[in-house]
Amino acid sequence: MILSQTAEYALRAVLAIAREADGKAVGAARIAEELGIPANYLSKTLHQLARAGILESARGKLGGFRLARAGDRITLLEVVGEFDDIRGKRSCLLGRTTCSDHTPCVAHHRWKAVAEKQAAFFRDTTVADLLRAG
Amino acid sequence: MILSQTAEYALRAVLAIAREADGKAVGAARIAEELGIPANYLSKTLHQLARAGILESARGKLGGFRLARAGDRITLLEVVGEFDDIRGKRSCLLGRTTCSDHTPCVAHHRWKAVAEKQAAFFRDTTVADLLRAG
DNA sequence: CCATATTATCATGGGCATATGATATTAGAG
DNA sequence: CTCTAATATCATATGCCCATGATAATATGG
Repeated sequence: MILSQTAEYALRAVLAIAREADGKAVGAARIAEELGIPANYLSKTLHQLARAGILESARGKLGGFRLARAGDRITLLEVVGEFDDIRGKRSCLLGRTTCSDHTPCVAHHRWKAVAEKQAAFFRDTTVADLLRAG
Repeated sequence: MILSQTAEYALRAVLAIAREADGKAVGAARIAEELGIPANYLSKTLHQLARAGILESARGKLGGFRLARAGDRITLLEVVGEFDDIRGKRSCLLGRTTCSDHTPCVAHHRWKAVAEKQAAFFRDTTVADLLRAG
């Protein structure tokens, strides 16, 4: 898996919430069932997304989760980055902490092109982009 | 980390062994110290690479590990794939088991280009390629 | 044969991601 | 005010990756 289980859950859940036509709040339980994700586990994940300012949460009846912003202003990096370290240590294939254009490891130049392509995908793709695609 | 700790150890160790000028066997202990990797742990990892036909091992005095083939005939996919699932489930960003051009998830088309680039890197880059680069 | 260096293997434990279960808190509806 | 549905939080379990330690098996050199 390229993403951790938790990050994958988060992304799928955000997409499901974003699909809600009128921005109505969606219950965590419904999303969990719809996506086949452990309900209690998803609950924590959604809460974390809310604290990160990606979702808004409301308690009580009629409560649930909704996007905190329009889908075209939420990048995949924001969602996934909350759980996985997309940038940072991911940079060097051989795990060196000091690996740059100036002090490259033997894989640096070849790997850089791939890593940059991947980073750009998460940085530039928005939730809305994916909804349009589906 | 893009690679598991074990796969990263394996790759770094294979590169170190490949650097040995005349294909002389290198002791696991020496590599472990040289790379700062737990010796006992690396031992098992190297053994696994030997069973996979990537390294050759010899016991006793003058024993150690050496490449089983020339470095330009060992791809990174062979080394890393022994420990991490590079292809397979890695294909779908959203974790679907059935995700293809015919039955795509919403991320499929955008993600495919990135994933293919990464797959090509591991498939087409050889140990010798990296040694030349360093 | 014996001593020694090295890989091969087994047994065990720690830590983290993942998951489950139970309870507390909050807010709407009648 | 009370009931209920939903999020928020705490406590606990589990499985795997990573790591450590100890022992067995094997081969070389004297």
